Amino acid sequence: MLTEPGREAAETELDERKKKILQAVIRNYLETGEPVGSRTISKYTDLNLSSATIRNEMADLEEMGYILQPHTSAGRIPSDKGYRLYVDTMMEEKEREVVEMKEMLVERQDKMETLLKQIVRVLAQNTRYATMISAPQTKRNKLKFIQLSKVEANQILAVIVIEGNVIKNSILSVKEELDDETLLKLNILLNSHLNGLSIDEISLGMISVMKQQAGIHGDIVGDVIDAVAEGIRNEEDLEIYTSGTNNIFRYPELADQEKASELINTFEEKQLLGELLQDAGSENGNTGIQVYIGAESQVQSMRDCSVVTATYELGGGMKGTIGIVGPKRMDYDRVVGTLRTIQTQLDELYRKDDR
Amino acid sequence: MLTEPGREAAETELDERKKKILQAVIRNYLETGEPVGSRTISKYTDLNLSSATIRNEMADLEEMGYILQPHTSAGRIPSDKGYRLYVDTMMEEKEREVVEMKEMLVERQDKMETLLKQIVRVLAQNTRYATMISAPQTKRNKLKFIQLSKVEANQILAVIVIEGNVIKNSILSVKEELDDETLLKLNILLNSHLNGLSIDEISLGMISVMKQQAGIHGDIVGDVIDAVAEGIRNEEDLEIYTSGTNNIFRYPELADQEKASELINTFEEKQLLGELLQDAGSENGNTGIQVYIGAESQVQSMRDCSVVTATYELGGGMKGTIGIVGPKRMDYDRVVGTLRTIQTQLDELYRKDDR
DNA sequence: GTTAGCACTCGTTTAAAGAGAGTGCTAACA
DNA sequence: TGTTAGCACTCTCTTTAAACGAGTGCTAAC
Repeated sequence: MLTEPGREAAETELDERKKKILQAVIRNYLETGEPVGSRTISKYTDLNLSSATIRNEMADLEEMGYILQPHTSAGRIPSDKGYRLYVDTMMEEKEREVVEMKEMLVERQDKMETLLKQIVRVLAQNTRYATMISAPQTKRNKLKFIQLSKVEANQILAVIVIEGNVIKNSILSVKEELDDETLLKLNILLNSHLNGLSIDEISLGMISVMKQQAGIHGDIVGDVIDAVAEGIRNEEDLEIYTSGTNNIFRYPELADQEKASELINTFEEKQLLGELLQDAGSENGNTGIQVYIGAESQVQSMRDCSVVTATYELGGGMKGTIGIVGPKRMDYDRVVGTLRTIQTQLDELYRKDDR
Repeated sequence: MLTEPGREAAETELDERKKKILQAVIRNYLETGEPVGSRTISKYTDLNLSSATIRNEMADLEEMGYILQPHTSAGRIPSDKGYRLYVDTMMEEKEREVVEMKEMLVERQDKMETLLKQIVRVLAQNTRYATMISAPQTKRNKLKFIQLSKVEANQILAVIVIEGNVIKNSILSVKEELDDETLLKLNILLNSHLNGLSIDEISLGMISVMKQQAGIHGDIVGDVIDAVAEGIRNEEDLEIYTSGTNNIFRYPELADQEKASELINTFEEKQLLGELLQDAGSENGNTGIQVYIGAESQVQSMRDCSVVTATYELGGGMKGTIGIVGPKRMDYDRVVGTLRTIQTQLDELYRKDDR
């Protein structure tokens, strides 16, 4: 193939007309999922150009890597690079209503868990993609408060309250029955030493001092500290909720057995989702919304998917991430708009009711 | 078609040879998933009969409804009735090792949740079917113990312990700060009135008496009671964990898009699984193991599946149900054996460590 | 009662033909 | 010089037909 010097295809910038054509190709492909041909574009746009002209332009766009042909003599589909340009510069966020969402969020939510489950659920129904959400987390979990109480003759209930009012319970067995006074003393001992500390700040030395002070009840102190450590650690590993996994069957390009099986496994295992969401949470652009196209997300099973994530904040540094997984030809405009709406609503929810 | 009087096909009981042939058909079909022909059976069994004879017998079995032909001139596959007979009278439980299971269960399990998640997981890996488990439940949840403590100036932590040492937490906001003495009084008031009662036994009259006694803090009493009610109610609706959903793709008869999508949805929603497991728990034969073939399970999306359930007991009337979902040609012998093993192991686990 | 043999059925595989959508290129045009 | 009409060509998808093969039911012989 000859390459003339200075020909258009070698330019790095796209001129206005090419942009319009690329946009038309992408828009059309998002809708139909079929490769789009020159004739379609010729009618679809307001450029008033014949299909032949469009063909020339499309050949250029292909050479530049923005679109590609599944096979000779088929229409064009966007490449990852094309999607990327679209998402970065051409997308027009559609303000989404998410009517149901508003209603649902208004309902009294005592449990964070229920709230999160509702969010992913409504989101999946609304967008018709697979959705996931990670529970909000503080960066450093500090112990706020410990309370021991007697449940039965030889059983002690340890309630552990962590920064952000996260509560963990643990039941400890003790050999000899403790009277109320001893329990009170232990409570004071534990709280005076441990409150306000993170897991890294509790030193072995500190523990042995406490055990000494507790005398014959030293082993209980040990058990409680174990429980604290476990409670905090559990809180530190991500809790993730998913919904609408079976939406992937709506999109033929994801629905074949092998891909579907892998994807569903990823959603069930949640392990990889956690990493994905966590990465997204830390990359976190200025708006808190990130788009990963194809291989950009690092998750093998999602190489044919796009993932849109949004970090949300619930005040006090409590941050979580929402993710939407769909085909590459996902309706980015709508998804980003919807996520933005939810960000705002969660923000309002927190302000109104900062329990 | 002529029907001669007294011909074999009209008999209600299967003679020994027919039984053997039916069993061979089923066994073979369980393995291969392909319709099985007369020639295969002729070689497979020790009957030393020619394919022609087998053909005659198979025609009889078909007329009696134990097997059927997907189409003329194909081999035979078992009908639901055939499976049923097999499960009821011909199955030979295979004692299964479940080696991994034993190791995993030995690990220290503080949280019921973790234990259950591990069980379904190992079970799914072992059987290569989709699995589910419902958390153990007591029939009547009684309140054992309430503890209020101050977390912050205007926040009270209510810890609610239910029979079976299930613990619920709730954070309540209060308008005015409470001193330690008031808190102690409230604790005594609540515990003396409510301990040992189930949700139905807490009457409106009782509540108003308590509110009166609490004086200006009556509204806190109300809040606590709400929290108690919610805690118990939450405990009463089934928690269900699933694993290995994507195993359904291993079986072509379940893997087509429509069926797979429905099944996956059922597993994600968990609603229907709950009903299924609950029904199974109450039907509960003498061994605690139930087999539902095809439409027997009432769940629409599982009409092409079989479900094997096992109830397990963790002492103190704490009962839960495990379920395994696979194709109708599931390896019943192995599945039932595996479930039996797990029943036993859970039983031992409880005896050893009745925390 | 059992079995060999054979015609017949029906799903599956393979091959070929045809249709259709879309392209690239050439030549003409404004 | 950019745009456009026209046309041959390519490649997938669908349709049609033919060949294949596993398995049956039936008949007649043992």
